[in-house]
Order: sequence, then C-alpha cells, then structure tokens
Amino acid sequence: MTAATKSKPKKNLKVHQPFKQVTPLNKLDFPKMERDLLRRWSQRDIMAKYLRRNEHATERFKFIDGPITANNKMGVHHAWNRAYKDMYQRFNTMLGKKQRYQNGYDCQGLWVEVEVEKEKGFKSKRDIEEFGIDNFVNACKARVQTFANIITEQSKRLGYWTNWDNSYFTMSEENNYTIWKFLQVCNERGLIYKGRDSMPWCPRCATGISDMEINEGRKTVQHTSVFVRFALKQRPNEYLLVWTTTPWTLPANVACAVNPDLQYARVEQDGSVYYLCKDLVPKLEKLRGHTKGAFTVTDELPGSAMVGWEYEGPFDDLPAWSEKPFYAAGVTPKENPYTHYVVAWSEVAATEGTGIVHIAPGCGREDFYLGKDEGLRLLAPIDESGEYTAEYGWLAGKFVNDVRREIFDALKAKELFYTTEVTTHVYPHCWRCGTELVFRNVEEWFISMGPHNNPERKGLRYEIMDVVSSIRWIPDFGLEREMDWLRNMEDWMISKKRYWGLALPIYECSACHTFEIIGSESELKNRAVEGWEFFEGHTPHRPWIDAVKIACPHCGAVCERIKDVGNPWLDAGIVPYSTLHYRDNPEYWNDWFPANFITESFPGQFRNWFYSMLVMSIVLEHRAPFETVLGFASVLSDKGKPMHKSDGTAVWFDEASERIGSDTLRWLFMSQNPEQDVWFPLLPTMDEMSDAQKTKKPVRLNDKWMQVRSSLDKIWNVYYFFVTYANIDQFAPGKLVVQPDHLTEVDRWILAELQETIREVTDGLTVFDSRRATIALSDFIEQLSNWYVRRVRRRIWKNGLDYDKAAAYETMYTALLTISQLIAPITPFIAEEMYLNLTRSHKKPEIHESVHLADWPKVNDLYVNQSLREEIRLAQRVVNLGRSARETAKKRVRQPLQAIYVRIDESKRARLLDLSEQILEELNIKELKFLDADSAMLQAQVKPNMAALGQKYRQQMRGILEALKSADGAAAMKLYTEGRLPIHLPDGAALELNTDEVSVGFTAREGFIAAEDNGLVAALDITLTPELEAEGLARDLSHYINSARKNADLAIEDTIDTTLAVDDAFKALLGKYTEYICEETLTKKLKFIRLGAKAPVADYTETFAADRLDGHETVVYITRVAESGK
RNA sequence: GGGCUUGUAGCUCAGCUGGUUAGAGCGCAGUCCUGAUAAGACUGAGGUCCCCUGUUCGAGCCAGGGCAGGCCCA
Repeated sequence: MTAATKSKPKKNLKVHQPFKQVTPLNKLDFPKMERDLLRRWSQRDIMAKYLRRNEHATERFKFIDGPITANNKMGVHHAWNRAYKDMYQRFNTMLGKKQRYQNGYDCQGLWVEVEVEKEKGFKSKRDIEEFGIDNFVNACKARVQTFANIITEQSKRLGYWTNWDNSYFTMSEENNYTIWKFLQVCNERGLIYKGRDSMPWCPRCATGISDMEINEGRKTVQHTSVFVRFALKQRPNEYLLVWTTTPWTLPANVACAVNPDLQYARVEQDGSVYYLCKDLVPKLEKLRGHTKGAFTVTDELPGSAMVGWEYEGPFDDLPAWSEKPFYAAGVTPKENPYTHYVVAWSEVAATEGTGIVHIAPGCGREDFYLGKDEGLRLLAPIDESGEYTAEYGWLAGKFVNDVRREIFDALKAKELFYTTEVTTHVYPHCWRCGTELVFRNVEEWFISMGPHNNPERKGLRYEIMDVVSSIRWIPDFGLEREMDWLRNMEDWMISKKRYWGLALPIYECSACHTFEIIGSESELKNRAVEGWEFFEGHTPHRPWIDAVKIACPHCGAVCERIKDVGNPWLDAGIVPYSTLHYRDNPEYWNDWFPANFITESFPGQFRNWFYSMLVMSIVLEHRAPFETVLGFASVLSDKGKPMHKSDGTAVWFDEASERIGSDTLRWLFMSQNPEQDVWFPLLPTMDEMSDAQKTKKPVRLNDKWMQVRSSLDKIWNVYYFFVTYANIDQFAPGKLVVQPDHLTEVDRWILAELQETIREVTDGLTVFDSRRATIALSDFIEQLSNWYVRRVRRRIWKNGLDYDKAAAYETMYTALLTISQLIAPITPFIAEEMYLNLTRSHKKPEIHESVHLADWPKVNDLYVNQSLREEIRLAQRVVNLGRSARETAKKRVRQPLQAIYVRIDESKRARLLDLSEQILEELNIKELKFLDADSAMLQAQVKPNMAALGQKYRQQMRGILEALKSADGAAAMKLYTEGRLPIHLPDGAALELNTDEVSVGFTAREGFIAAEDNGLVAALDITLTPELEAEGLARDLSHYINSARKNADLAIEDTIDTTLAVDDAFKALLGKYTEYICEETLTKKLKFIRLGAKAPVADYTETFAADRLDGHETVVYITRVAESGK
C-alpha cells in the first residue's frame, strides 16, 4: 500500500434520525451503559410503574423471597440467586400477573454477633455483658441495617427490581411473634422439650463455638496424654488399660468402649492383669519405664467378649457420680446408672492408645452420640466458664485447662495411674483467643421430630414427608435429598445461649419445674406479673424482654423466660406466615399462600430453609408452604475450588458488576445448568481496568467472559447494523406500509424462527428452565446474524428506500424489538437500551416508556412456518457443502463458478429449487442442477437402520451387519429402485429387508470435487471460462476499492469518484463490469488511466499488487463527492 | 463412614426412552468471506466418553464394584 493521502470526510449533516446512533461493540462499555440506565430508571421512576403495573390483575405469581443474610456485602454467588429471583418476577410481570415484590433480610443470629464482637474487639461473653446486652443488641441491629442498605444498593446495581421499601426483616416484631405462635402450637402438640447437647465451647470466652468457627482455629499441639487403669469388677486385680489426651474428662467417665471386631489381649505385668488391644501390646514395650516390669500375654479374646463388663470409675468418690442421673434427649437409660460398663463401638481403632476408649458423654461429641445409642448417663462437669461445678468436690471451681497435673496426682494416689506419653495432634482452639476448646454438655430446647424408622409413620417427621413429595423439586433429585434428610434428622435444637436473636417465649418455673410457651405479645401482657413497664416500647429482644415475668399456672411461683435465643432458621422458616399476615389478616394470607415458587442455592438449604419452612408450615397448617423449588449449585473459583474470603478467591459482587457488567453476570448464571457448579472466570485485574481507563476503551475481557457474552455481543452487532443502515435510509418503523407480500422468503423465514423462539423462551421460563430460554435465544441470534443479515445485505445496500428494503428493515426491526422483550427478564439493561432506541420514533399505544413495562411477546400464528424453517436449514446445508467443495477445489468464493450439482431425494428437489437463488448467491455460482441416483459421480451404499433392525432381528443382527458390509453399489441401487434388499446371512439363511430397515446413502465417487453430509451430496463444475474469470476479477477489484474506502475513513453512504490505473489488458477485461464496479463501490464517475501515468488529485490512493489481481497491478484513486448523492 | 451429585476434545459443556464411525461453542492451525470487524464461513488436528466387571445382538447411556471433585450428614 502506498502512503495514503488522507483527508477527513466531513461529518454528515445532522438531520433528524429515526434512531440514536449505536456505539460499536468494541467501544461499548457495558458497566457504563448500565449505570446510565440506572440513572434514567431512577429519574423517571420506572420501577415504581413496574411495581404498580399489574396491581389490579386477577392472576397472581406468588413468590417468596428467602431472606439474604444482612451481615456482609454481596459476593458474586448472591448474584446467581438474585438473578433467578429477579428474572422470574420480571417474566411474570410481563405476563401481567400480580405480585407482592417483597425482598427479605435475615437479621438475627450468631453470625451477626461474631462480626459485632470483631468490630468491637470483644474477647468473651463477659465483654458483651460489660458492654451491656442492650448496647450489644442495638449494635447488632445497626449492623444488620447497615448491610441491608448496602445489599439493597448492590441488588439495584444488579438490576433487581422489587419493592425495596417493603423489604421484610426477620428481626421484626411480626416475624418474632409469629414464631412464638408456632412454638406455642408445637407445645400444644407436646413437641417441645428440654434436652441436652454436646457442643464445642471456649471456656475463656464462655461461649459455644459453631462448626464453621472450629475450622478457623485448628492447631497442631503437644499434649501430655495419660494411660490409666480402671479396676474391673468381679475380676480382682484385673484392669482395663485406657488412654486419653484429655485427662480433665476422666471425672466424667461413664463407660469404656471396645471394638467388638478387634482382638484384645490379657497381659500380666508386675502382678496385675491388663486388657488392651492385641495390636497395641507392643506399645507396652515403649512405655516400660523404670517403674514397670516385664509382661506376658496370657490370653486373647475378641472385643465382643468384653462388652458388658463392669468396672470401678476413677472418680466415683466425687459427689457427682452419686447424684440423680440425667440423660440426653430421647434416651432409654441403661439398667444401672451407677455402674460403669464396657460398651461396643465400631469406631474404636487399633492405631492409637490402647484400643479401649474412655467415654465421657458429657465431654465429647462422639462420646455424646455413643452415649445416646447406649443409654449412658451424662456427667457434665464444667460450667460455662470452664470451671468444675460444685458436685466435683475438690475439683470444684478449678479451670478445666489447669487441672492436668492435679488429675495425674489424684490418679497416682488411687493407684490408677499407669504412665504418660507426649502426643502431637491437631486440636481445636478458639479462633478469637487461642484457648483450647472443650466439649461441654448443655441444656438445650428441642422440637421433637418423632422416632426414626417408625413403621406406623407416626410423628412430625412423617407428616412432613407426606407433603414433600407434592412439591416440585428442580432439579428432581432435590426430593430425594430432602427425604433423606427427613428420614435421618435428629430433633431440632432451637435454642442457643446467646444474645442477639429470637427471644424464645419459654417460661420455666424454678419451683415446680414445669414450663409453658407464650404465643403472642398480648398474651404476654395479660400474663405479666412484673417487668412489663420495662419492656414496653421495645422490640421483643434481650435484654428488655427478659424483664417480663409471669406467674406459674401450676404453683403460682414467678417464672422467668429462659435466657436462650432461638435458632435463626426459625426466623427464616416462618416467613411464609409472618410476611403474609397470617396472624392479623387471614384473608390476605389465604390469597398469597402457598408460594408458587421459591429458589435458593441448595447447599445447606435442605436442612435449613427448606426444612424449617416445611416444619413450621406442617405444624401450623399441614400444608406445603411452596409448590416449586428451584435449587442451584455453588459458585467456585476459576480453578473449581470453593471460594474463601481468607485466601482471596472470593469475588465481591461490586467488582464483578463494575468490571464485567451485571447483564453479562446474569447471562452467565441464567444460562447455567443449575445442577452444576459455576466456575467463575477471572475478572479483569485492577491494572487492566486502569490501563483501559487510560486508553478510554472498555477493558478487554478474557476468552471465558467473551464466550459468556458472545450471544449479547451478536445481538448488539445486529442491532448496530440495523440502526446504522436504517438511519442512512431514514427508515422509521411504519414509514412505508409493508404488506405481507412485500416480505421475501428470508423475511418470512426469520419471522418463523422468531415465533419458534418466542414459544421456546416462554415455555422455558414457564417451567423455570432459564437455560432452555437462553439456548433458544442463542440459536435464534445465530440464525439472525449468520444467515438473515448476510442474506439481506444486498437489499440494504441498494440506493433509496423501496418496499423491498422496507420489508427487510421491518423484519429486522421486529426481530430486534422482540429480542429486547424476550431478554428483558434475563439481561434487563441491554434489553432496555435496545428497546428505548428502537421505539424512540415509534409512538404507538403498545410502545412503553420501558421494555420492563411492555407485555411479553406472543407467538404470531401468521408467521409460524415449520416447513420453511426446514427448507432453509436444508439450503444452509447445501451452501455449507458447496463451500466445503470450493475449499477442496481451492476456488475462492469471489470467483464465480458455472454450476453446482446436488444429489437429493426427488421429493425435495422442488423445495430446493425454490431456494436456489439464495444458495447460488451465497456460493457465487450460476446454476443449480441435480444429480440422479445413477450418476457416474455417485457411489450408492446401503445403510442399516439399527433401531428398526435391532428391534426385529435381535440375535441375527451380527450376521445381518456382516451381510450388509458386502452389499455393493448394485445392491444399493436395487434397494433404491425396488425398495427391497435380499441378503444372505453368513449361516446361509436368506432374508429380505425393506426400506424401513435399510436405506440408501450416496457419496461422491473419488476424483470428483464434491462434499457429502448424511446422503446429501454437492459437486462443483470448476471449469473457468474467460467470462467467469473476468467477473471474478471485477469482484476482487470492487472489494479492494471498498477496502480503500474504509481505509480512507469514508462514511458508508458517501459516494466517490474513482480513478483506476491499470494495464490495457486489464482495462479491456473490466470493460463489461464498469457498471457493476460503480454500483458496488458507490462510484459516481469511474475513470481508467494508464499504469504509471501521472497520478490524479485524489483524497486517497492505494496500490494493489499484481499477485492480488491475477498479474494486473492496480492503483486506486478515490475522491469523495461533495454532495452525497442519496 | 453414609446420602445426594458430577466426571465426555486443551477449556466450558450437549448427548432425548441403549442403536452403526460420539457432538457444539471457545481456543489452536490453515483457507476463505467481510463497509456488523472483539463479527462470520469452511477444513483440520485434538477423545482409552474416569477405571474395572457384568447385562444386551448392541453400552457414553442400564446394573455392580472402585477412583476423583462438589454439597450435605455422621
């Protein structure tokens, strides 16, 4: 190329244009566009209009929002959840259904307390009490309010439309009191009881630790463990040899566990007999200190033989042992609570200690569960500060982590001490203060779920199971998971010894040990005997509620509320009642209950939200609270690992929306298979963002994101294309009244595709399958962009606006406008941007001020045309085959060819002929001809129809396939002409197959320029005449002139004068095509000069080398014509 | 340890009630087309359909047993 002389073409005069010019895709900044639209929506209050749109509708879409925890800002995983919620509500709004549009915030619970403690630098419960429970609870409320506000703003940024002024908060009075009502009903049914639970506990912070917190505080530490001997009853001088790393639990020993399937050894040493696991006997060797003598194994026995043995506990002399025994909830006590037993436990391993495990059900989680199974009593030796309680004699008041030495000394004094050993192990520590955690047994409150595996299906468990199968679970394995949980779940522990939460309305009488449950604020007021004035005017939270006391209905004593707060899933589970005014407006509740639809990420929810809603609703009304539940998987890092805040793999929503855009984020999630985890692609980095800012271009996304966005990009490209040309032609929809017969075949075809798309998207969203909807949209966009736009280009490039061109514009307009409506629920921003611009000059009653106020598109039967759809698909296949054959023949598409020969069933020939113009134009070929089955170019062969043959012949299949392999072309032709195929099986049997069982396929014979696909064959005539060659060169040249136009920065519609410097031979060759070249390049005057002659004055000059035009070097001079000749 | 779930091309995923030589998109290589240009077409390379054993005329799909990832329970 020569140095181009550039002159800036003048901008077009700004006449009124039907559409605002569209930003080209490579300059489109999605996040910025979204921010602009958010501003517009808020200025015009569009969302309020959306919320009111269907307020008088009779049909309803009943959605209940699962409350989002208002304790932190949103991560990208929340966007998945909220995109579903927004999308299905938007879809149903467009369908004209009345909705409640209520979002919810989950407020109460330990997770908030923990964050407030961190904020304030608190180390223990004592710090909270010193700070004041009232101050602390107020701080929790404030935190929740703060983050609710943040989440609201973030959700708006996502494009979530709902009535943000009407959000519910689970800390509301209504929510709390409705739970009171529920608990009261539970109690009336006898489901509430006080039991015990074993939980990890920080003795320093005096607080229970959740499992999640445990994971944050594991450390590898060294401990002095101890081997102890327990004296067996009825076996003088015989001992169980037991090992423990937590000597402080020995005073709570109740039993010892052996593995019934392991072998145990009887060992004599220093005049005593010890029992321990046979495999661990060698350990005694190591443990032999100067106090221990030699030992001999005298006997062996299986663990099962030891089960039931009784022994003396190491600290039976402490008062605790002699007290009235207590048990975990629902336990059938073992016969004698004052005896220590050997019990069987399959978890006992022969790898550690002695294979005999000290069991203290009050001091360990596993011990606790084993104790439950075995009916063992509980000894709970420590209080909440980790000090032994009064019943532990000389230990009372001592701190649990300080008594190791004293325990050893006591054991020595009792001659139970064997030896110590230093062990290294991973042990849980408090993530706050680093103190070693203990397991503590505490009193808790429970809702009984009834027995497991009850043949009569008695109990709440079975009542729930009965309704669960009437719910539609998406994915369907959700049902099985929920059932599995229901079958195996334990009683629901509803209490927690904390501050910020539901005040459990349980009033326990310290005099007569009965309790009752208050069901409402008015009931409490009526029953209050003191403290009401202190409480009045406050929310039903600690500490205010704690002041209120009532009289015991049995003995008249003054009863206080228990100090516990409620499990937070009570708060979320009651929502189908509390938010629907169950207590104060039964009619309203009846109108909106049950929900048609809920959706949440399923990890956890089968035992949390789904579960708590089910329990509460079954107890209150014996009905399922929701009809359909859509569960979806997790968001993982780009490497497929769980995201954690701690290792930086978590992605905040704000980063994603500002770097990628909310629409792209939404499209990613809404096109996902909900069953599968999303691997969240890496976002552009901060550096990339600031680099982009410097160049004033949108940031370049990585391939993964480009792939996600590709459908949106293609929509945008078509939209850009349409607006660009429609503006040039001053086309506004309805400008020319396009009649149905102005529509060409492609127009009717893409409209038929559009109807199919409307149907598929509607069906998909109706059954909560957004993936199906996005696939249908992508497919349509593919067709619109790859075929329709290609096909209408020539019509668009024509000068002037006629009916034919208007028909193309109208068609494209309809497609784009409909797409904007169909994607509106999925990607509300890009949908709005398109809709607003497309409808800007189109003031019709059905046009709204926002796509989100528009109606959902309906299938127009007028344009439904299944056969046309099939025909075009066929034409596309033929074109692909033609291109493929061109590739083989090395004939570029700009070189016209004489003919294409197609092999196709005769029944389809007419249809293909109808489409020949499109096919030939696409392929740049002059004629479409058909090949007969007996053409010399074709090779016929038989093709078995496996399904039909297999059905009928089964075992004979092998032989038939063998026989078919040897069937030649003649046999195939016989089948083709006569419709039957006689064959001989290898075993000699003769069969006759018909055309249902075998068919004839055709391929091109070797040596022909052809391509084949499923029996469809296309062959090319590649003979080039001088005329064809000249035409090819004219096309090449036009293309080069156009690329020169582009390099010269000309506007698409600018006209030019062109001078071509060529050799004489080329000039002669082109003579016939000057008119064609002028048309193609918008050239007003075309002049030829001699190659090498003096260059004329021109705006732009470009030279095309000889090898690009079959040896004819050409210089192109173009000059913009001042008056655009439109 | 138990339940559920996933495992198909370098990457992300389709594969309907089991039916010949397993597909798409992206990426890669080559060619082409192109005044939608971060678009588009064609061709090619790239697969032990996680492994093993069954059932069947026939298994990516069904059954049993493993292995690995995810979620939950214990």
